Amino acid sequence: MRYGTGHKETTRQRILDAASRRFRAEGIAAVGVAGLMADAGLTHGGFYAHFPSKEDLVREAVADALDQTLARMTAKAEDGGLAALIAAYLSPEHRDRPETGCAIACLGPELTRHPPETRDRFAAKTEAFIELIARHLPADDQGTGHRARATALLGLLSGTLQLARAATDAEQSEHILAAGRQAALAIAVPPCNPRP
Amino acid sequence: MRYGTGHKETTRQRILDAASRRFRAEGIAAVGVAGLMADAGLTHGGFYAHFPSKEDLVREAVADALDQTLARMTAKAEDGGLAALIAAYLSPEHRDRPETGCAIACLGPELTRHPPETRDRFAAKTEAFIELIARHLPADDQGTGHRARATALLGLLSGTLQLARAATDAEQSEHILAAGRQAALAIAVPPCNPRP
DNA sequence: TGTACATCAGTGAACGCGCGTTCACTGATGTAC
DNA sequence: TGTACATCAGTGAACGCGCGTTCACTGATGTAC
Repeated sequence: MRYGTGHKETTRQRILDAASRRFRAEGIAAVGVAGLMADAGLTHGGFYAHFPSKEDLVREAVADALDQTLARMTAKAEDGGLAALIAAYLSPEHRDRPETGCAIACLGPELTRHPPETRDRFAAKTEAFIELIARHLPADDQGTGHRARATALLGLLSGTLQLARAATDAEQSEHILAAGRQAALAIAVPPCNPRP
Repeated sequence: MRYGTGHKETTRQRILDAASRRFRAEGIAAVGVAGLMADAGLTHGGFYAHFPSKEDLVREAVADALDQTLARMTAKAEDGGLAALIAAYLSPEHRDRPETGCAIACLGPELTRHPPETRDRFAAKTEAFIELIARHLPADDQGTGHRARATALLGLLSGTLQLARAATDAEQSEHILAAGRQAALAIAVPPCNPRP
């Protein structure tokens, strides 16, 4: 059958959305092309009309996922500063919804084992996240320390979210999130020089 | 053929060591039972004389890996305090050798998607790591803040190591490690109250 | 001491299954005449 | 306006392959007599 203008683009986006969610929820290796196409209401053979390979889909889906997270976190920071970004990132809601959450925390280690093109794309988005944080850090010292604090902050956020997800005790998981928020706020303001 | 006393135990350990290394280097899903047995110099059929299933091996191998890391980090901390532990964890050597490094950073997100028994075992070892850090935190405040700082420190260490491994630019990767070390030291000492 | 037998770690073929990828085909629609 | 044809998103069978797991078998050694 022949379809109207924009139909193919819509289908492509449907595949991409399914991939973006399921990769984050289940890991890349655990999600197959056939299952993904079934999610999009299609059969597996049609996949290669949209993407040259699964690895190409991985690149696109991860970039899309991180763009969504970057947009959400940018909004939070613009509304309530870094404190709001931190509260959102280390919230129970984010912990409980990996499929719509930060891909760095869900897929970072797995993506490190992927081919260079995929890694480069992922590294660039991680860079963008660090820059977003740096942009909202109080301007108290020179540029260098600024960037370092932003980098450590992202490491703390992502690492702590993973620990909170790994915990099998609910109360313990809450304590991990709270500990991360507290330490993140301490990094966000310059040491021994609280915000005015 | 029949083998001497301890032979089976030796073989089991050989399988476990191969699994512990390769899971960390390649991810659990990417490593097959047959390949692991070949690494240990055996054929795949014999695997089930040693472990009831691949999932049982995962549990044992991850626990072994973390015990090794805990032992190494305990030694560092006893020698040079938390500063030595931080320097070792966020060192280029640790970054470049995931196969002998911390399993939390290599496999945390993947293990979160494993069955409850595996998750519980992993969570218990993570707990032990937090306790190790807490034990070496300067005793300046009450117990609660202590534990929270140790938790955040582990999140920062693991998350930052992942970012350093994900970076595809060597210089950028060094900056990430340095940023993590600096922020970790700041968490290790109480805010606005430097160590005497 | 010499022979017959039991043990059991390890072998390798086979099981059903899902993977990523290829490809000849379908058939409703848009376009050309 | 009516007919013939080209387009191309999507179909579904098939490819070789590796997965985790099972199982009848092997054969060197320890043990019993």
